Amino acid sequence: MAGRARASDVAARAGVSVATVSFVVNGKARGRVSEATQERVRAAVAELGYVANETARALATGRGHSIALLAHDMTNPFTAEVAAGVAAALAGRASLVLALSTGDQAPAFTDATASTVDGVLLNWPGGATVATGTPVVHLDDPDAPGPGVCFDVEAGARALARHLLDLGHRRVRYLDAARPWATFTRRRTALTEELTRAGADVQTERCGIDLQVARELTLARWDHWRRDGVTAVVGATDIQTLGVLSGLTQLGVAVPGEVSLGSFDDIAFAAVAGPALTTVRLPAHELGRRAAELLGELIDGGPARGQVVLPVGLVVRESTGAPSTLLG
Amino acid sequence: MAGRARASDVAARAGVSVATVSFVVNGKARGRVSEATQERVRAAVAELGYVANETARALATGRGHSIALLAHDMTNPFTAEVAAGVAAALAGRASLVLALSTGDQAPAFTDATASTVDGVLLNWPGGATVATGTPVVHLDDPDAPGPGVCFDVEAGARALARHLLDLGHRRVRYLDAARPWATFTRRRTALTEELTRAGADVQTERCGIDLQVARELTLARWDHWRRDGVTAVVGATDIQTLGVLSGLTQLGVAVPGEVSLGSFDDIAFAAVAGPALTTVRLPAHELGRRAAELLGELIDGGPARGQVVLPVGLVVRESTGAPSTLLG
DNA sequence: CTGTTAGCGCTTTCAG
DNA sequence: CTGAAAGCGCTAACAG
Repeated sequence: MAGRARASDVAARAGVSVATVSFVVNGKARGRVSEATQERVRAAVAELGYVANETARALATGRGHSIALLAHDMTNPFTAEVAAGVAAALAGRASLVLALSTGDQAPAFTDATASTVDGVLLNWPGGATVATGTPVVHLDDPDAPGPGVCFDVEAGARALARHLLDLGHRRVRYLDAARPWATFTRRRTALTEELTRAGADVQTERCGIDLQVARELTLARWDHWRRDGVTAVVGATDIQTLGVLSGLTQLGVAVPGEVSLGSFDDIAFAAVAGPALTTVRLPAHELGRRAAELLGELIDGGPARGQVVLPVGLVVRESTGAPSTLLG
Repeated sequence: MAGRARASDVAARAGVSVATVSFVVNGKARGRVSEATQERVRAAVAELGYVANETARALATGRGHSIALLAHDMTNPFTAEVAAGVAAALAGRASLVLALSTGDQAPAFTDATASTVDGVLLNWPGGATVATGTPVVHLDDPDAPGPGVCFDVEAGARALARHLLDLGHRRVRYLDAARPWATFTRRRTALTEELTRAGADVQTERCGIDLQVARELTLARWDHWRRDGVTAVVGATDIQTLGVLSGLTQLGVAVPGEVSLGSFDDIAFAAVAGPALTTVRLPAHELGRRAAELLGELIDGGPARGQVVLPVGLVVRESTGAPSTLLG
């Protein structure tokens, strides 16, 4: 029976009209309904276990109290952390509908589900079309027009570059993500600039954001890298770098003895890898939280402010060290 | 203007009634609406970019075309994989609302959002109350009443036990998950039984499902374990075992030289760890997919069948080996 | 202070 | 073959 009682049932039980029920249930009874009546309504609500049908409310008010998160690969702990941040910000005040993408396609976000949500959190740069008029907040997409939350990846890239430079590295290989997203372009550009400005050499290779793919790439390319005198490899994401580490370990290459490893994200696994990864920490949880808050303001009619850029920091751990003098 | 057109707009443009529009849009026009009229309606739909408001449809039909997934810690790649499986099964035909839990609380699933979905996928054993009448499918909860999809964790535990026994291990430490969930009880019980039956000794310790927590525990307990003559440690989940591996690596303990490591799940990281983890593979993606399919049938009025149990398999990799003879 | 009433946008009988 | 009309359950003017 739970969940079945309707407002009219409550009204009948309390001897009032549905309008009155609606007012007290929505806390809009102040100065409109007498205390005594309110009490009677509340009692009826409790007895019947009444809960307003959210679908009907949505139709009547135009507010569904739910937002969508369009993302790619929730299997990447980084994305999962973003989702956790979003969920934390929502805290039960709204529900989260997840639209995940498969392969290289944009997330499955049908127009039907679009008509259900109040706004969308877009973590899929470039792709997905969202009906104009729907509030949208872009995540980790610095080039996106309109409101968004992103990271200062360039500052992070430069810090990582300087760290490598200070250690004495002069030949680094950058593993870019095989996706044309602004966040990745910026990581690469900033890292490359900082490194080349100091006279170091950086070559880029593209690699899918996948443990095994990065691992295979490393197995296939290591000989080449070594002959090139590469002393440090930087991945665009921890996932890739962890894959590289796996390949290197399998090949018996010492890290950071023979090669240093650096990357971006700081997912939980980065800290427990052997060796633990030196990485640019991008606060994923906060990204999700802030984005959800921003979207909430937008939905409530707030002004459409621009991008909020979150500060990042370099976390130096064990995967970076001085380059082997044997190769100097 | 996109997303704003209503059925009445389409009706006006096509010179028909909203009823007719509804019929052709929903593919129920066969034998009710002439081909010519249908064509006119379709043209109007295309010109106006009409998409039915899902909320209104939901109110009218009682079907929201969306289901909820109540889960804990999407940050665990295992859970993320389950979600991916669910999303794959839905394939845009329904939307997925995510209810995540924070800490030890049941997932945030308010009655309001409950009234929005057609059914729920429950991946939170024991806890969450879902209104009776709402179709529910339990995930990875073998003791759950009613429909569900779970793993044959006992067979997996026994296979792992035999593998350890064959290698020569006689003293193992089991790191149970600090959650009173049936799936974990079964893993522990089956492993313990199989091991003790062969005369081996197993001691259990409880540990949160968290990389750092497992790592700290290992750092604190290793001396004790070693003095006890432990030659193998089995974690209830890969996350825990990966944490143990991290602690052991930090302590300079060789794996599998000094201790062998085994666990359950087979998340992607298990395969790239150094050494790669020997683990009982629980097909998470399939769990999600099957559960979503089952829920779909239930929602469509199908019979409530019992638990579907998915077969599991032991994946032997590098973290297990013969126990050190020095400790024999 | 409280009830009546007109929608929200769509589906679906029921007449015609 | 097509349209009028009655809801789905709730909200929010507007009267009283």
